[in-house]
Amino acid sequence: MSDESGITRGRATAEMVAQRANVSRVAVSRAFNPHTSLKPEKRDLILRIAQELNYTPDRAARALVSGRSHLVGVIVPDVCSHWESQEIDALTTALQNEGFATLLFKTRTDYSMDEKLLAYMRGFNPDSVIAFVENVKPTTLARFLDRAVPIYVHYPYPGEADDEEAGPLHDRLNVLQRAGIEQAVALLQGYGAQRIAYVSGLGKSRANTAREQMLRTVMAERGLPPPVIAPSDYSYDMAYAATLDLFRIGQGADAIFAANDVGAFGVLDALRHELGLRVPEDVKVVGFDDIAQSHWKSYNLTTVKFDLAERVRALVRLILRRLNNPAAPALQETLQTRLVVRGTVG
Amino acid sequence: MSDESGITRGRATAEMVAQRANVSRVAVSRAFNPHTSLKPEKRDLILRIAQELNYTPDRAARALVSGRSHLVGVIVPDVCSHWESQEIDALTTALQNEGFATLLFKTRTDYSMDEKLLAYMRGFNPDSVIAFVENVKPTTLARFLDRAVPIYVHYPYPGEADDEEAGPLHDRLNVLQRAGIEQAVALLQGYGAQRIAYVSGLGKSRANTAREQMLRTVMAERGLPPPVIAPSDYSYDMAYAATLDLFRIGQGADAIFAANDVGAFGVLDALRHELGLRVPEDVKVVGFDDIAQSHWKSYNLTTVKFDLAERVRALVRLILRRLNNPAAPALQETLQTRLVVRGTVG
DNA sequence: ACGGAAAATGAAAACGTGTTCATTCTTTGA
DNA sequence: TCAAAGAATGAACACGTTTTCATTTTCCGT
Repeated sequence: MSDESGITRGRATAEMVAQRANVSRVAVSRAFNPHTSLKPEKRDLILRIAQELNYTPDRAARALVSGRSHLVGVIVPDVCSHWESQEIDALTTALQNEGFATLLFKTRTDYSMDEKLLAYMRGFNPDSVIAFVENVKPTTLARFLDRAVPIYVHYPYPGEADDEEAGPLHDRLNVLQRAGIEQAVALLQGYGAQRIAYVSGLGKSRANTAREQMLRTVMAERGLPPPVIAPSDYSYDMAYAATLDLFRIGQGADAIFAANDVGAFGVLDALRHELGLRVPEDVKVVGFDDIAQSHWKSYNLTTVKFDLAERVRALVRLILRRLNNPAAPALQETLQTRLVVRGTVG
Repeated sequence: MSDESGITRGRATAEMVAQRANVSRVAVSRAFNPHTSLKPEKRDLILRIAQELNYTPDRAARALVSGRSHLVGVIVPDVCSHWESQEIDALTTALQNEGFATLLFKTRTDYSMDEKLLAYMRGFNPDSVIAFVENVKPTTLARFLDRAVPIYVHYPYPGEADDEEAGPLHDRLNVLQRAGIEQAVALLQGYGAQRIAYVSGLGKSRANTAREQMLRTVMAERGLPPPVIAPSDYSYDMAYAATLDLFRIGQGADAIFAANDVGAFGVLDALRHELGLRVPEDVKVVGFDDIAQSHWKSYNLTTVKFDLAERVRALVRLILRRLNNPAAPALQETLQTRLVVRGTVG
């Protein structure tokens, strides 16, 4: 009752709202938490006054007592990689709709995990963590996260998805690459391709090795000779250089699989602008991801598509289900792939 | 002394560390805060035991009492826009080095500001906020941030930067576009370009209108007719369509300025793959930003460069200076632009 | 009108830390 | 050797919320 001027310096607190509404401070807390019993008209009054005073519950205080920070940590080596940035974008939107905020952390770009970063991140107390970093065992991650449960994006090797084993130990999203790769190889073979090269991603990355093995397996099944491996690291520049090597030092190829779309762009530019080859007449090219840039006219890339929206939905489902039931057995989601046919095979 | 097994469920607390080290809880707090008086050997002991117990101070609790969340909010319409993603990447790295974490929020893509989002974000108590959203008055932003001070990226209109006026009201980064645009126009004019078109960014955006006005001013100063405006929205697809309109419905042009690099890619692809024109022989093209993709062989774009690293350093400087002295008068930083010459003008 | 169940309410405790303040220990200078 | 200054220390408080628990009020069926 002391200060009638609406302007109070600093942030409004539940106490102020309570005082103004002639209710207890607890009632204010209840007004902001849906599943509590509070007379509707009282709740309305409180919410109205809260809006007047520009009050929102302090999430730090809330986190302290409820054990929920409503923060989701995202660890990523390169925010500006095309696929990553598109996934972060969709993920942030989806999480925001569920009342969570995205906490971004950058780690070394060699796809290894930094224990110092993990300890640092843990200080912020995320409810959950999504790691784009590969080759980090979930158990390592878990050691640094008390309440948070890490979510693992898993790329099964050929055959691995078939045997159910004892079930996974950690929540994970299984990305099944076989379908898309089979379609791509069938298409290439249909156009008469025989010598297929693979411009790889970063050698140590699980996504890459699983991709390469799956390609090798599928090609063997269809009676094709094993692919020539051109080592690269997912980047445009390395893929560009690897393609030059493949044709100038190596034996060349009549079709090239790139480990990701950006790499495929490098392959295309090297073929067309440096080697003077035509795509798809002389060499056919297939990418991985189907990022937004792949339909651009200069590339118009045929590629194995991961459905981004579907993937994000699956991740968010995993997070929410785990948070609702921390003691549940390991959860699992599955994501399929398929070929998107554009102009670089034909 | 009760539990000798190192495994205690849940998170370690300062109390546990204190007990194990035979010191008071306050000492533990001091061990983690550099500028407090604590016997060195005691500090070492505490830090060692903390590491053993995997202890880190809880930032939520710390924020509650110290008023510093060590969170920096970043509001962005599109994480996956090329420039934005590259800036977020660099910003996250720089902030991380200073002990801050990046809190990502996505707003509507029409570059307007959503009050509900602001209220939502405020709940997380960021120490500072960087808004990529344009056309939001800093005062509006400030109303929703108690402790946090918004940082405004400002694109002065022609002449505006010259008069010092009474100084700015809010912390801001001034991006001076004149130098780069002057170099670009001079180069185009040197190659004989007369009819210059501008494929715009999103009409309402301040960056875009300032860019357009600056181009108009510079061209007038050099005796060129005013540019033809082809309305677009920073996207590849719209720039592509706008270019087709320009040549099929409009009068065409012998040089095109695109409001950003991605737009310039759309322009290039439309010219080459749909209109059958050669670049730079028939039409010259200049972009804005100098994103990483601009040196790719398919585009090899001549463009006005904003120095990303410099820009991020300036932003971080602004944040830290403001946090160190909340009462300081409005701070200001300045960023220059310059032309990067590649293959689309010549 | 009555008893019992359900809903509504507020006081007090809890969350894990930084900060203030008074006290104790150590060092310094003459 | 002594006083004074400075460093080191811990008890108590503060931060803003949710949760627990006991109490009061309201509602319902008989």
